[in-house]
Amino acid sequence: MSQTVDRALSILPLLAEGPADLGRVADALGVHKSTALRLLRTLHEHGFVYRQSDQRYRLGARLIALAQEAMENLDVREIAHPHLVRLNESCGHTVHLAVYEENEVLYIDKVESRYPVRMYSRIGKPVAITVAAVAKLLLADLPEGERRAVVEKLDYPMYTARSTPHADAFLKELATVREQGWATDLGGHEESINCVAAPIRGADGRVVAAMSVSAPNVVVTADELLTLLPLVRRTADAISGEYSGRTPVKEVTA
Amino acid sequence: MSQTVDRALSILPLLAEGPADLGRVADALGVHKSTALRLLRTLHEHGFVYRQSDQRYRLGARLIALAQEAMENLDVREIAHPHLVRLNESCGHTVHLAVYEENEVLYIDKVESRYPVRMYSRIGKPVAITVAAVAKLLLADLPEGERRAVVEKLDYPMYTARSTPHADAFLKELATVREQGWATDLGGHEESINCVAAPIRGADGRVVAAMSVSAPNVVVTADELLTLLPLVRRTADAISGEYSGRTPVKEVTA
DNA sequence: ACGAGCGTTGCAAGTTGTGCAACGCGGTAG
DNA sequence: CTACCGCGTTGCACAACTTGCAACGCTCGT
Repeated sequence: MSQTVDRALSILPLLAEGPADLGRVADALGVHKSTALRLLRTLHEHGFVYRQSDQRYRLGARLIALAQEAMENLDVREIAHPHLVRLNESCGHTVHLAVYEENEVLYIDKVESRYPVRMYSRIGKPVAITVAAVAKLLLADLPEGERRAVVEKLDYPMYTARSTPHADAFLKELATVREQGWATDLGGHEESINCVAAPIRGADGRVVAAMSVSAPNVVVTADELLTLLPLVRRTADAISGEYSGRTPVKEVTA
Repeated sequence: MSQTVDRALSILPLLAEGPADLGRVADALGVHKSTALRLLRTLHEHGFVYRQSDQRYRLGARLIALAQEAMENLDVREIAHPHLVRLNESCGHTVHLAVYEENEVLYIDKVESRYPVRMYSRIGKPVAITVAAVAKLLLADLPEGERRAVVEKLDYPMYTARSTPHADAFLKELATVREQGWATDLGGHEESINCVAAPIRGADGRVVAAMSVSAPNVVVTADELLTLLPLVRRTADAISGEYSGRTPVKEVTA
Protein backbone atom coordinates (compact mmCIF):
# COMPACT_ATOMS: atom_id res chain seq x y z
CA MET A 1 0.00 0.00 0.00
CA SER A 2 1.16 3.45 -0.81
CA GLN A 3 2.21 5.58 2.12
CA THR A 4 1.61 8.94 0.49
CA VAL A 5 -1.86 8.06 -0.68
CA ASP A 6 -2.59 6.48 2.67
CA ARG A 7 -1.77 9.73 4.42
CA ALA A 8 -3.71 11.82 1.96
CA LEU A 9 -6.81 9.71 2.32
CA SER A 10 -6.57 9.84 6.09
CA ILE A 11 -7.10 13.56 5.87
CA LEU A 12 -10.61 13.21 4.54
CA PRO A 13 -12.26 11.45 7.52
CA LEU A 14 -10.45 13.98 9.65
CA LEU A 15 -12.01 16.91 7.84
CA ALA A 16 -15.37 15.19 7.94
CA GLU A 17 -15.48 15.98 11.64
CA GLY A 18 -15.23 19.64 10.84
CA PRO A 19 -12.90 22.18 9.25
CA ALA A 20 -9.27 22.07 10.35
CA ASP A 21 -6.22 24.23 9.78
CA LEU A 22 -2.89 23.08 8.44
CA GLY A 23 -1.28 22.53 11.83
CA ARG A 24 -4.08 20.35 13.06
CA VAL A 25 -3.96 18.21 9.96
CA ALA A 26 -0.19 17.81 10.20
CA ASP A 27 -0.44 16.83 13.86
CA ALA A 28 -3.20 14.33 13.24
CA LEU A 29 -1.16 12.67 10.52
CA GLY A 30 2.05 12.85 12.50
CA VAL A 31 3.90 14.54 9.65
CA HIS A 32 5.61 17.83 9.07
CA LYS A 33 3.47 20.79 8.15
CA SER A 34 5.08 21.09 4.76
CA THR A 35 4.12 17.53 4.01
CA ALA A 36 0.55 18.05 5.07
CA LEU A 37 0.45 21.18 2.95
CA ARG A 38 1.44 19.33 -0.17
CA LEU A 39 -1.08 16.60 0.43
CA LEU A 40 -3.82 19.13 1.02
CA ARG A 41 -2.85 20.95 -2.12
CA THR A 42 -3.20 17.80 -4.13
CA LEU A 43 -6.56 17.05 -2.59
CA HIS A 44 -7.57 20.60 -3.30
CA GLU A 45 -6.66 20.37 -6.97
CA HIS A 46 -9.03 17.48 -7.28
CA GLY A 47 -11.74 19.34 -5.45
CA PHE A 48 -11.84 16.90 -2.57
CA VAL A 49 -11.08 19.60 -0.05
CA TYR A 50 -12.05 23.21 -0.10
CA ARG A 51 -10.27 26.08 1.48
CA GLN A 52 -12.69 28.40 3.15
CA SER A 53 -12.15 32.10 3.67
CA ASP A 54 -10.52 31.64 7.09
CA GLN A 55 -7.90 29.46 5.38
CA ARG A 56 -9.11 26.31 7.09
CA TYR A 57 -9.81 23.24 5.03
CA ARG A 58 -13.05 21.35 4.79
CA LEU A 59 -14.39 18.62 2.52
CA GLY A 60 -15.02 19.76 -1.01
CA ALA A 61 -17.87 19.65 -3.44
CA ARG A 62 -16.43 17.09 -5.81
CA LEU A 63 -16.66 14.57 -3.04
CA ILE A 64 -20.37 15.11 -2.79
CA ALA A 65 -20.82 14.91 -6.54
CA LEU A 66 -18.77 11.71 -6.73
CA ALA A 67 -20.77 10.04 -3.99
CA GLN A 68 -23.88 10.98 -5.87
CA GLU A 69 -22.64 9.24 -8.98
CA ALA A 70 -21.58 6.27 -6.91
CA MET A 71 -25.11 5.82 -5.67
CA GLU A 72 -26.67 6.26 -9.06
CA ASN A 73 -24.54 3.41 -10.31
CA LEU A 74 -26.07 0.99 -7.86
CA ASP A 75 -28.41 -1.17 -9.85
CA VAL A 76 -30.53 -2.34 -6.93
CA ARG A 77 -31.37 1.18 -6.00
CA GLU A 78 -32.78 2.06 -9.36
CA ILE A 79 -34.89 -1.05 -9.55
CA ALA A 80 -36.10 -0.84 -6.00
CA HIS A 81 -37.04 2.82 -5.89
CA PRO A 82 -40.50 2.67 -7.49
CA HIS A 83 -41.39 -0.28 -5.27
CA LEU A 84 -40.35 1.65 -2.19
CA VAL A 85 -42.47 4.58 -3.24
CA ARG A 86 -45.47 2.35 -3.79
CA LEU A 87 -45.01 0.73 -0.40
CA ASN A 88 -44.81 4.14 1.19
CA GLU A 89 -47.99 5.18 -0.53
CA SER A 90 -49.87 2.20 0.79
CA CYS A 91 -48.67 2.31 4.40
CA GLY A 92 -47.47 5.89 4.85
CA HIS A 93 -44.39 5.07 6.89
CA THR A 94 -40.72 5.68 6.28
CA VAL A 95 -39.18 3.14 3.90
CA HIS A 96 -35.45 2.43 3.75
CA LEU A 97 -33.16 0.56 1.42
CA ALA A 98 -29.73 -0.52 2.67
CA VAL A 99 -26.69 -2.43 1.51
CA TYR A 100 -23.73 -4.03 3.25
CA GLU A 101 -20.21 -3.24 2.24
CA GLU A 102 -16.97 -3.86 4.03
CA ASN A 103 -18.06 -3.83 7.66
CA GLU A 104 -20.62 -1.12 7.14
CA VAL A 105 -24.30 -1.05 6.40
CA LEU A 106 -25.66 2.08 4.87
CA TYR A 107 -28.88 3.49 3.62
CA ILE A 108 -28.86 4.04 -0.11
CA ASP A 109 -32.46 5.14 -0.50
CA LYS A 110 -35.28 6.43 1.60
CA VAL A 111 -38.88 7.47 1.19
CA GLU A 112 -40.08 9.80 3.89
CA SER A 113 -43.01 9.06 6.13
CA ARG A 114 -46.22 10.86 5.35
CA TYR A 115 -46.93 11.25 9.04
CA PRO A 116 -45.81 14.43 10.74
CA VAL A 117 -43.66 12.56 13.26
CA ARG A 118 -40.68 11.29 11.33
CA MET A 119 -37.64 9.33 12.29
CA TYR A 120 -34.23 10.81 11.66
CA SER A 121 -31.96 9.16 9.14
CA ARG A 122 -30.14 10.15 6.03
CA ILE A 123 -29.17 8.46 2.84
CA GLY A 124 -25.48 7.64 2.99
CA LYS A 125 -25.37 7.49 6.72
CA PRO A 126 -23.95 4.27 8.15
CA VAL A 127 -26.65 2.56 10.21
CA ALA A 128 -26.41 1.28 13.75
CA ILE A 129 -25.16 -2.08 12.57
CA THR A 130 -25.80 -4.07 15.73
CA VAL A 131 -29.47 -3.24 16.04
CA ALA A 132 -30.96 -2.14 12.73
CA ALA A 133 -33.30 -4.66 11.15
CA VAL A 134 -31.76 -4.22 7.72
CA ALA A 135 -28.27 -4.76 9.14
CA LYS A 136 -29.34 -8.05 10.69
CA LEU A 137 -30.55 -9.34 7.35
CA LEU A 138 -27.43 -8.29 5.52
CA LEU A 139 -25.05 -9.72 8.10
CA ALA A 140 -27.06 -12.88 8.56
CA ASP A 141 -26.41 -13.77 4.95
CA LEU A 142 -22.63 -13.43 5.07
CA PRO A 143 -20.67 -16.67 4.84
CA GLU A 144 -20.11 -18.20 8.27
CA GLY A 145 -16.46 -17.21 8.55
CA GLU A 146 -16.81 -13.63 7.51
CA ARG A 147 -19.92 -13.20 9.61
CA ARG A 148 -18.15 -14.32 12.76
CA ALA A 149 -15.16 -12.14 11.99
CA VAL A 150 -17.28 -9.06 11.46
CA VAL A 151 -19.49 -9.67 14.47
CA GLU A 152 -16.50 -10.11 16.77
CA LYS A 153 -14.96 -6.84 15.70
CA LEU A 154 -18.06 -4.74 16.29
CA ASP A 155 -18.79 -2.47 19.18
CA TYR A 156 -22.09 -2.99 20.94
CA PRO A 157 -23.29 0.38 22.19
CA MET A 158 -26.41 0.21 24.37
CA TYR A 159 -28.54 2.77 22.62
CA THR A 160 -31.47 1.52 24.68
CA ALA A 161 -32.15 -1.34 27.09
CA ARG A 162 -33.17 -3.47 24.12
CA SER A 163 -30.00 -2.99 22.10
CA THR A 164 -27.98 -6.06 21.23
CA PRO A 165 -25.57 -6.29 24.16
CA HIS A 166 -22.69 -8.38 22.78
CA ALA A 167 -21.38 -10.55 19.97
CA ASP A 168 -22.91 -13.79 21.25
CA ALA A 169 -26.39 -12.36 21.45
CA PHE A 170 -25.93 -10.87 18.03
CA LEU A 171 -24.87 -14.17 16.46
CA LYS A 172 -27.92 -15.83 17.94
CA GLU A 173 -30.16 -13.11 16.61
CA LEU A 174 -28.57 -13.43 13.19
CA ALA A 175 -29.23 -17.17 13.21
CA THR A 176 -32.89 -16.54 13.94
CA VAL A 177 -33.11 -13.88 11.27
CA ARG A 178 -31.51 -16.13 8.73
CA GLU A 179 -33.94 -18.88 9.60
CA GLN A 180 -37.10 -16.83 9.34
CA GLY A 181 -36.09 -14.65 6.41
CA TRP A 182 -37.07 -11.33 7.95
CA ALA A 183 -35.98 -9.12 10.81
CA THR A 184 -37.19 -6.52 13.25
CA ASP A 185 -35.77 -3.81 15.40
CA LEU A 186 -38.10 -3.14 18.28
CA GLY A 187 -36.77 -0.11 20.08
CA GLY A 188 -33.18 -1.25 19.89
CA HIS A 189 -31.90 1.98 18.47
CA GLU A 190 -34.40 4.61 19.52
CA GLU A 191 -36.66 3.65 22.37
CA SER A 192 -39.83 4.58 20.52
CA ILE A 193 -39.07 3.42 17.01
CA ASN A 194 -39.78 0.01 15.52
CA CYS A 195 -38.85 -1.46 12.16
CA VAL A 196 -39.66 -4.53 10.13
CA ALA A 197 -37.36 -5.53 7.31
CA ALA A 198 -37.08 -8.04 4.49
CA PRO A 199 -34.18 -9.13 2.29
CA ILE A 200 -33.71 -8.54 -1.42
CA ARG A 201 -31.90 -11.40 -3.13
CA GLY A 202 -29.94 -11.71 -6.35
CA ALA A 203 -30.23 -14.51 -8.87
CA ASP A 204 -27.92 -16.71 -6.79
CA GLY A 205 -30.03 -16.32 -3.68
CA ARG A 206 -27.51 -14.13 -1.89
CA VAL A 207 -28.88 -11.10 -0.09
CA VAL A 208 -27.83 -8.00 -1.99
CA ALA A 209 -29.86 -5.43 -0.10
CA ALA A 210 -32.49 -5.11 2.57
CA MET A 211 -35.51 -2.88 2.95
CA SER A 212 -37.45 -1.83 5.99
CA VAL A 213 -40.48 0.06 7.17
CA SER A 214 -40.00 2.18 10.28
CA ALA A 215 -42.50 3.96 12.45
CA PRO A 216 -42.53 5.52 15.89
CA ASN A 217 -44.68 4.12 18.67
CA VAL A 218 -46.82 7.19 18.74
CA VAL A 219 -48.08 6.42 15.26
CA VAL A 220 -48.46 2.66 15.34
CA THR A 221 -47.64 0.05 17.97
CA ALA A 222 -45.09 -2.63 17.30
CA ASP A 223 -47.86 -5.17 16.83
CA GLU A 224 -49.60 -3.04 14.27
CA LEU A 225 -46.34 -2.55 12.45
CA LEU A 226 -45.81 -6.29 12.35
CA THR A 227 -49.05 -6.73 10.44
CA LEU A 228 -47.25 -5.00 7.59
CA LEU A 229 -44.66 -7.76 7.43
CA PRO A 230 -46.36 -9.71 4.62
CA LEU A 231 -46.59 -6.57 2.53
CA VAL A 232 -42.95 -5.72 3.14
CA ARG A 233 -41.87 -9.23 2.24
CA ARG A 234 -43.95 -9.21 -0.91
CA THR A 235 -42.40 -5.92 -1.95
CA ALA A 236 -38.90 -7.22 -1.27
CA ASP A 237 -39.64 -10.34 -3.27
CA ALA A 238 -40.94 -8.30 -6.15
CA ILE A 239 -37.71 -6.30 -6.19
CA SER A 240 -35.68 -9.51 -5.94
CA GLY A 241 -37.50 -10.91 -8.92
CA GLU A 242 -36.94 -7.87 -11.02
CA TYR A 243 -33.31 -7.59 -9.94
CA SER A 244 -32.36 -11.16 -10.66
CA GLY A 245 -34.48 -11.34 -13.76
CA ARG A 246 -32.20 -9.54 -16.13
CA THR A 247 -28.43 -9.27 -15.97
CA PRO A 248 -27.48 -6.36 -13.78
CA VAL A 249 -24.51 -5.73 -16.03
CA LYS A 250 -25.13 -3.15 -18.71
CA GLU A 251 -21.71 -2.82 -20.25
CA VAL A 252 -20.04 -5.27 -22.55
CA THR A 253 -16.31 -5.63 -23.00
CA ALA A 254 -16.46 -4.18 -26.47
CA MET B 1 1.66 18.46 -5.67
CA SER B 2 2.13 14.81 -5.02
CA GLN B 3 2.23 12.60 -8.07
CA THR B 4 1.18 9.44 -6.32
CA VAL B 5 -1.81 11.02 -4.65
CA ASP B 6 -2.69 12.77 -7.85
CA ARG B 7 -2.87 9.47 -9.67
CA ALA B 8 -4.82 7.80 -6.91
CA LEU B 9 -7.42 10.53 -6.83
CA SER B 10 -7.77 10.41 -10.60
CA ILE B 11 -9.05 6.89 -10.23
CA LEU B 12 -12.17 7.96 -8.42
CA PRO B 13 -13.80 10.05 -11.14
CA LEU B 14 -12.91 7.23 -13.47
CA LEU B 15 -14.78 4.69 -11.40
CA ALA B 16 -17.68 7.07 -11.03
CA GLU B 17 -18.50 6.36 -14.66
CA GLY B 18 -18.92 2.72 -13.84
CA PRO B 19 -16.98 -0.29 -12.56
CA ALA B 20 -13.63 -0.94 -14.18
CA ASP B 21 -11.06 -3.70 -14.01
CA LEU B 22 -7.40 -3.31 -13.20
CA GLY B 23 -6.24 -3.10 -16.78
CA ARG B 24 -8.66 -0.36 -17.65
CA VAL B 25 -7.62 1.69 -14.64
CA ALA B 26 -3.94 1.27 -15.45
CA ASP B 27 -4.51 2.30 -19.04
CA ALA B 28 -6.55 5.33 -18.09
CA LEU B 29 -3.81 6.49 -15.74
CA GLY B 30 -1.07 5.64 -18.16
CA VAL B 31 0.80 3.57 -15.60
CA HIS B 32 1.85 -0.01 -15.17
CA LYS B 33 -0.73 -2.44 -13.87
CA SER B 34 1.25 -3.12 -10.76
CA THR B 35 1.21 0.57 -9.96
CA ALA B 36 -2.51 0.83 -10.47
CA LEU B 37 -2.96 -2.21 -8.30
CA ARG B 38 -1.16 -0.65 -5.40
CA LEU B 39 -3.10 2.56 -5.68
CA LEU B 40 -6.36 0.67 -5.81
CA ARG B 41 -5.36 -1.36 -2.80
CA THR B 42 -4.72 1.77 -0.82
CA LEU B 43 -8.04 3.23 -1.88
CA HIS B 44 -9.65 -0.04 -0.95
CA GLU B 45 -8.19 -0.05 2.53
CA HIS B 46 -9.80 3.28 3.13
CA GLY B 47 -13.10 2.07 1.74
CA PHE B 48 -13.09 4.51 -1.13
CA VAL B 49 -13.30 1.76 -3.68
CA TYR B 50 -15.02 -1.57 -3.41
CA ARG B 51 -14.15 -4.73 -5.16
CA GLN B 52 -17.22 -6.47 -6.42
CA SER B 53 -17.56 -10.19 -6.93
CA ASP B 54 -16.39 -10.07 -10.53
CA GLN B 55 -13.16 -8.48 -9.27
CA ARG B 56 -13.90 -5.15 -10.87
CA TYR B 57 -13.62 -2.02 -8.82
CA ARG B 58 -16.30 0.53 -8.14
CA LEU B 59 -16.68 3.45 -5.77
CA GLY B 60 -17.00 2.43 -2.16
CA ALA B 61 -19.37 3.09 0.66
CA ARG B 62 -17.07 5.25 2.74
CA LEU B 63 -17.15 7.81 -0.02
CA ILE B 64 -20.89 8.07 0.27
CA ALA B 65 -20.74 8.31 4.05
CA LEU B 66 -18.05 10.99 3.89
CA ALA B 67 -20.03 13.07 1.44
CA GLN B 68 -22.95 12.80 3.78
CA GLU B 69 -20.91 14.19 6.65
CA ALA B 70 -19.57 16.89 4.38
CA MET B 71 -23.07 18.08 3.67
CA GLU B 72 -24.17 17.95 7.26
CA ASN B 73 -21.30 20.26 8.11
CA LEU B 74 -22.63 22.98 5.84
CA ASP B 75 -24.15 25.53 8.13
CA VAL B 76 -26.36 27.18 5.54
CA ARG B 77 -28.05 23.96 4.78
CA GLU B 78 -29.14 23.32 8.32
CA ILE B 79 -30.47 26.81 8.79
CA ALA B 80 -32.19 26.94 5.44
CA HIS B 81 -33.92 23.58 5.50
CA PRO B 82 -36.98 24.43 7.60
CA HIS B 83 -37.52 27.55 5.51
CA LEU B 84 -37.39 25.51 2.33
CA VAL B 85 -39.93 23.09 3.71
CA ARG B 86 -42.26 25.90 4.67
CA LEU B 87 -41.94 27.46 1.24
CA ASN B 88 -42.73 24.13 -0.33
CA GLU B 89 -45.79 23.77 1.85
CA SER B 90 -47.13 27.11 0.79
CA CYS B 91 -46.54 26.82 -2.95
CA GLY B 92 -46.24 23.09 -3.54
CA HIS B 93 -43.37 23.25 -6.02
CA THR B 94 -39.87 21.84 -5.95
CA VAL B 95 -37.49 23.94 -3.85
CA HIS B 96 -33.72 23.81 -4.27
CA LEU B 97 -30.75 25.11 -2.32
CA ALA B 98 -27.40 25.42 -4.06
CA VAL B 99 -23.86 26.63 -3.38
CA TYR B 100 -20.92 27.58 -5.56
CA GLU B 101 -17.56 26.04 -5.04
CA GLU B 102 -14.55 26.01 -7.29
CA ASN B 103 -16.14 26.27 -10.74
CA GLU B 104 -19.12 24.18 -9.83
CA VAL B 105 -22.59 24.86 -8.56
CA LEU B 106 -24.35 22.06 -6.82
CA TYR B 107 -27.57 21.35 -5.07
CA ILE B 108 -27.14 20.74 -1.39
CA ASP B 109 -30.79 20.44 -0.46
CA LYS B 110 -34.10 19.84 -2.11
CA VAL B 111 -37.74 19.59 -1.16
CA GLU B 112 -39.80 17.63 -3.64
CA SER B 113 -42.80 19.05 -5.44
CA ARG B 114 -46.18 17.97 -4.18
CA TYR B 115 -47.48 17.83 -7.70
CA PRO B 116 -47.38 14.52 -9.52
CA VAL B 117 -45.25 15.92 -12.35
CA ARG B 118 -41.79 16.46 -10.91
CA MET B 119 -38.57 17.72 -12.33
CA TYR B 120 -35.51 15.53 -12.16
CA SER B 121 -32.59 16.59 -10.02
CA ARG B 122 -30.59 15.19 -7.17
CA ILE B 123 -28.81 16.56 -4.19
CA GLY B 124 -25.09 16.57 -4.90
CA LYS B 125 -25.50 16.78 -8.61
CA PRO B 126 -23.66 19.64 -10.27
CA VAL B 127 -26.20 21.91 -11.93
CA ALA B 128 -26.21 23.20 -15.49
CA ILE B 129 -24.10 26.18 -14.56
CA THR B 130 -24.76 28.31 -17.62
CA VAL B 131 -28.53 28.31 -17.38
CA ALA B 132 -29.72 27.51 -13.85
CA ALA B 133 -31.19 30.43 -11.98
CA VAL B 134 -29.29 29.60 -8.80
CA ALA B 135 -26.03 29.40 -10.73
CA LYS B 136 -26.58 32.88 -12.16
CA LEU B 137 -26.97 34.32 -8.68
CA LEU B 138 -23.91 32.59 -7.31
CA LEU B 139 -21.69 33.51 -10.24
CA ALA B 140 -23.01 37.07 -10.43
CA ASP B 141 -21.66 37.70 -6.96
CA LEU B 142 -18.10 36.56 -7.64
CA PRO B 143 -15.47 39.30 -7.73
CA GLU B 144 -15.09 40.73 -11.24
CA GLY B 145 -11.82 38.98 -12.02
CA GLU B 146 -12.79 35.55 -10.90
CA ARG B 147 -16.19 35.83 -12.53
CA ARG B 148 -14.70 36.62 -15.91
CA ALA B 149 -12.18 33.81 -15.56
CA VAL B 150 -14.83 31.26 -14.70
CA VAL B 151 -17.27 32.39 -17.35
CA GLU B 152 -14.63 32.24 -20.06
CA LYS B 153 -13.70 28.68 -19.21
CA LEU B 154 -17.23 27.32 -19.31
CA ASP B 155 -18.87 25.33 -22.04
CA TYR B 156 -22.19 26.59 -23.31
CA PRO B 157 -24.27 23.60 -24.34
CA MET B 158 -27.55 24.48 -26.03
CA TYR B 159 -29.93 22.40 -23.94
CA THR B 160 -32.77 24.30 -25.55
CA ALA B 161 -33.17 27.29 -27.87
CA ARG B 162 -33.24 29.52 -24.82
CA SER B 163 -29.98 28.32 -23.29
CA THR B 164 -27.25 30.87 -22.75
CA PRO B 165 -25.30 30.62 -26.02
CA HIS B 166 -21.88 32.01 -25.11
CA ALA B 167 -19.72 33.79 -22.53
CA ASP B 168 -20.66 37.31 -23.60
CA ALA B 169 -24.37 36.68 -23.27
CA PHE B 170 -23.75 35.05 -19.93
CA LEU B 171 -21.78 38.00 -18.58
CA LYS B 172 -24.58 40.32 -19.62
CA GLU B 173 -27.14 38.12 -17.94
CA LEU B 174 -25.03 38.01 -14.79
CA ALA B 175 -24.84 41.81 -14.75
CA THR B 176 -28.63 42.02 -14.93
CA VAL B 177 -29.03 39.41 -12.23
CA ARG B 178 -26.62 41.20 -9.97
CA GLU B 179 -28.48 44.42 -10.51
CA GLN B 180 -31.94 43.10 -9.76
CA GLY B 181 -31.01 40.69 -6.97
CA TRP B 182 -32.91 37.70 -8.34
CA ALA B 183 -32.76 35.38 -11.30
CA THR B 184 -34.85 33.15 -13.49
CA ASP B 185 -34.39 30.23 -15.80
CA LEU B 186 -37.21 30.17 -18.31
CA GLY B 187 -36.86 26.95 -20.24
CA GLY B 188 -33.11 27.28 -20.60
CA HIS B 189 -32.38 23.81 -19.34
CA GLU B 190 -35.53 21.82 -19.98
CA GLU B 191 -37.92 23.31 -22.50
CA SER B 192 -40.90 23.04 -20.19
CA ILE B 193 -39.39 23.93 -16.83
CA ASN B 194 -39.11 27.38 -15.29
CA CYS B 195 -37.38 28.54 -12.12
CA VAL B 196 -37.21 31.67 -10.02
CA ALA B 197 -34.34 32.09 -7.59
CA ALA B 198 -33.12 34.41 -4.87
CA PRO B 199 -29.75 34.81 -3.13
CA ILE B 200 -28.87 34.04 0.47
CA ARG B 201 -26.27 36.40 1.87
CA GLY B 202 -23.83 36.22 4.76
CA ALA B 203 -23.13 38.96 7.26
CA ASP B 204 -20.72 40.65 4.85
CA GLY B 205 -23.32 40.79 2.09
CA ARG B 206 -21.61 38.16 -0.04
CA VAL B 207 -23.86 35.53 -1.58
CA VAL B 208 -23.24 32.23 0.19
CA ALA B 209 -26.04 30.20 -1.36
CA ALA B 210 -29.04 30.50 -3.62
CA MET B 211 -32.49 29.00 -3.53
CA SER B 212 -35.05 28.46 -6.24
CA VAL B 213 -38.55 27.30 -6.93
CA SER B 214 -39.02 25.20 -10.04
CA ALA B 215 -42.13 24.05 -11.81
CA PRO B 216 -43.03 22.59 -15.19
CA ASN B 217 -45.20 24.52 -17.64
CA VAL B 218 -47.95 21.97 -17.35
CA VAL B 219 -48.49 22.92 -13.71
CA VAL B 220 -48.04 26.69 -13.79
CA THR B 221 -47.07 29.11 -16.54
CA ALA B 222 -43.92 31.15 -16.29
CA ASP B 223 -45.98 34.22 -15.44
CA GLU B 224 -47.73 32.46 -12.62
CA LEU B 225 -44.43 31.23 -11.30
CA LEU B 226 -43.10 34.78 -11.34
CA THR B 227 -45.84 35.85 -8.97
CA LEU B 228 -44.04 33.70 -6.39
CA LEU B 229 -40.93 35.84 -6.64
CA PRO B 230 -41.72 38.05 -3.64
CA LEU B 231 -42.33 35.00 -1.50
CA VAL B 232 -39.08 33.38 -2.64
CA ARG B 233 -37.14 36.57 -1.94
CA ARG B 234 -38.69 36.92 1.48
CA THR B 235 -37.76 33.35 2.31
CA ALA B 236 -34.19 33.88 1.11
CA ASP B 237 -33.93 37.05 3.16
CA ALA B 238 -35.21 35.26 6.24
CA ILE B 239 -32.51 32.61 5.80
CA SER B 240 -29.90 35.31 5.23
CA GLY B 241 -30.90 37.01 8.44
CA GLU B 242 -30.72 33.86 10.46
CA TYR B 243 -27.45 32.83 8.85
CA SER B 244 -25.63 36.08 9.41
CA GLY B 245 -27.23 36.66 12.78
CA ARG B 246 -25.20 34.35 14.93
CA THR B 247 -21.65 33.12 14.36
CA PRO B 248 -21.76 30.02 12.17
CA VAL B 249 -18.76 28.64 14.03
CA LYS B 250 -19.64 26.16 16.72
CA GLU B 251 -16.23 24.95 17.82
CA VAL B 252 -13.85 26.78 20.06
CA THR B 253 -10.11 26.31 20.10
CA ALA B 254 -10.22 24.70 23.51
C1' DA C 1 -5.39 -30.54 -22.00
C1' DC C 2 -3.49 -26.35 -23.58
C1' DG C 3 -3.11 -21.47 -24.15
C1' DA C 4 -4.58 -16.83 -23.43
C1' DG C 5 -5.71 -13.19 -20.32
C1' DC C 6 -5.70 -11.22 -15.96
C1' DG C 7 -4.25 -10.24 -11.34
C1' DT C 8 -0.35 -10.70 -8.38
C1' DT C 9 4.52 -10.65 -6.39
C1' DG C 10 9.76 -9.41 -5.53
C1' DC C 11 13.24 -6.66 -6.86
C1' DA C 12 16.58 -3.07 -8.32
C1' DA C 13 16.88 1.67 -9.94
C1' DG C 14 15.85 6.28 -9.45
C1' DT C 15 12.22 9.44 -9.18
C1' DT C 16 9.52 11.50 -5.61
C1' DG C 17 8.16 12.60 -1.21
C1' DT C 18 9.99 14.10 3.17
C1' DG C 19 11.68 17.01 7.02
C1' DC C 20 14.44 20.85 8.06
C1' DA C 21 15.35 25.62 8.43
C1' DA C 22 14.45 30.05 6.99
C1' DC C 23 11.22 33.59 5.20
C1' DG C 24 6.95 36.57 4.99
C1' DC C 25 2.95 37.91 6.70
C1' DG C 26 -0.86 39.27 10.00
C1' DG C 27 -2.42 39.81 14.44
C1' DT C 28 -1.62 40.75 19.35
C1' DA C 29 0.50 42.39 23.31
C1' DG C 30 3.48 45.55 25.49
C1' DC D 1 4.21 52.25 17.37
C1' DT D 2 7.07 48.33 17.73
C1' DA D 3 8.31 43.74 18.79
C1' DC D 4 6.96 39.37 19.11
C1' DC D 5 4.52 35.17 18.17
C1' DG D 6 2.01 31.94 15.29
C1' DC D 7 0.91 30.36 11.00
C1' DG D 8 1.36 29.24 6.19
C1' DT D 9 4.80 28.96 2.73
C1' DT D 10 9.26 27.91 0.04
C1' DG D 11 13.94 25.65 -1.51
C1' DC D 12 16.84 22.16 -0.75
C1' DA D 13 19.51 17.78 0.22
C1' DC D 14 18.77 13.20 1.63
C1' DA D 15 16.78 8.98 1.48
C1' DA D 16 12.60 6.64 1.39
C1' DC D 17 9.11 5.46 -1.42
C1' DT D 18 7.19 4.50 -5.64
C1' DT D 19 7.74 2.68 -10.20
C1' DG D 20 8.13 -0.57 -14.07
C1' DC D 21 9.85 -4.93 -15.27
C1' DA D 22 9.64 -9.79 -15.62
C1' DA D 23 8.09 -13.94 -13.92
C1' DC D 24 4.45 -16.64 -11.58
C1' DG D 25 -0.20 -18.57 -10.66
C1' DC D 26 -4.68 -18.62 -11.55
C1' DT D 27 -9.15 -19.08 -14.01
C1' DC D 28 -11.60 -19.32 -18.08
C1' DG D 29 -12.46 -20.55 -22.83
C1' DT D 30 -11.26 -23.46 -26.69
